[in-house]
Amino acid sequence: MQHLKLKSEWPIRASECRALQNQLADQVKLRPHRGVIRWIGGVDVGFPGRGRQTLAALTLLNADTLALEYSARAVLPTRMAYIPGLLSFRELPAVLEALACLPVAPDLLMVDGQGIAHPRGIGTASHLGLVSGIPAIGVGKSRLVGTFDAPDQVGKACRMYHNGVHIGYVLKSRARANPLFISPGHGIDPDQALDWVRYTLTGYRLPKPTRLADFLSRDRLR
DNA sequence: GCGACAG
DNA sequence: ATCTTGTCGC
Repeated sequence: MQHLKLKSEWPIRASECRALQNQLADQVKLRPHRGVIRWIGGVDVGFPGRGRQTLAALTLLNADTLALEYSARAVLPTRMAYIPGLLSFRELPAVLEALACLPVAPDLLMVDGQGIAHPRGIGTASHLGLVSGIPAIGVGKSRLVGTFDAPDQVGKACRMYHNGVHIGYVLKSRARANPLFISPGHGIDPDQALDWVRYTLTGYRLPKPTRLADFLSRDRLR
């Protein structure tokens, strides 16, 4: 919808990106989500061709059965280098393109990356939630910011803090695997974010929506 | 100045 | 993230 506008307003300079983040961070809402969720979207982004291309992979699962029903991909030339804290500016253009290709709009997005567990409180999941208007959860595979105690047993989650604020959870989703970093992105609260991730775990380290999107991003979906 | 640092 | 196969361990 707002893509046409996107190209002209999308910042590339690091200083401009940070300035925009500070501005957008105030709009992030973490109030509890209300309403029925029928479709869960999974988002992952790859950078094939030694990073020259940006490939966004999106999966859409039935929230009741967790069956994969739709998927979409979009490839764009990579515009920006990877800079810790500015990942959303590198990934989102392709993600928004893929999102527009889905036949049904997701009611919830699970993103490979952080939500508010970010230096300025606006990681990729928060940024995507804001610009898409869809509730979003960040499911990171490693830490960007935050302090926490390591969860020792499978299924256990420990609260994660940053500057005294509860920003999410560290969840041990599988034995002998590094924990997941769960943080709300936008339109949902920390506990609901954790609940949805737990609900979509199917015996693997990553929740099904993101796991399938990861396969899709590298042509391994089957 | 030094160390940390999503994907 | 990407470049890349088989292999060791739980």
